Amino acid sequence: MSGKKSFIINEKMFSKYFKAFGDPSRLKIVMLLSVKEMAVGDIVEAIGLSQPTVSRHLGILREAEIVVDRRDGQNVYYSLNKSSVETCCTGFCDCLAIPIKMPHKSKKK
Amino acid sequence: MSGKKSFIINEKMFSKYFKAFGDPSRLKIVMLLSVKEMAVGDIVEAIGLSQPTVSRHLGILREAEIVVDRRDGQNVYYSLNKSSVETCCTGFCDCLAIPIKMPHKSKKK
DNA sequence: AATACATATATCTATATATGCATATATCGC
DNA sequence: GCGATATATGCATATATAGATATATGTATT
Repeated sequence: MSGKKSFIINEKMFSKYFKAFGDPSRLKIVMLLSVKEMAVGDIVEAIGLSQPTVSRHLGILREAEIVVDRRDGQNVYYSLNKSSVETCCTGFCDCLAIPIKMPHKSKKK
Repeated sequence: MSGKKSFIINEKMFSKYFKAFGDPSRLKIVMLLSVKEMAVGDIVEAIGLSQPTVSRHLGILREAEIVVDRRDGQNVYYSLNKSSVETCCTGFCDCLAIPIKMPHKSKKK
């Protein structure tokens, strides 16, 4: 309203989001899904955890709106909700008044 | 695959970082520190948790390099390591091949 | 060096979380 | 419908974490 912070996000909202990222197994899943959409079974195979555990992790990521799922026949395919992640990261930095530099535009560090 | 991801960051590194953010109390602290540097005592007063608890949270944030501390006399002042947070967010999005839109500068995707 | 003040660590407890096994649900092919 | 396959959920459990109180460490002042 006052112009500096374009929107208000409370700590609970961000912490839920970040908590979802704050687990190595879930991050692995996110990394996998950043490449391509995958069925649960494929994720299980790639991750090396039991199917129920992976399913739980996917549920947490889904609830945090980090991933989306769609069913196709017997399989449920998960994919990364990139715009959601982007909104979280930029929104968070914006909230903290941290200017974001474009990674690819300029080479200088 | 060469050239798409400019650098490799493992899940453990990010998860440590995000785990530090994944707690409402710590996020509150981060929000406070985004405004200005603060002594531990001031943070304790603002947060409403016990001093040892706040100290412990600060230790977690410090270890994750999210905040930095400096001692001045009896007080220890903490401040937000903004460049570190920025690096995490952009690095994470970059790692996931998520294009970051500048909130203010340019409208194009 | 003794005391006061600020911060950090030790220890404990309650709660949360990650995981696995067993089972339930959903979808397909027959 | 029945069996096979894929995914989700219930339950139990081990570990992690947040929090408090008590104590230790560090710093300034006298």
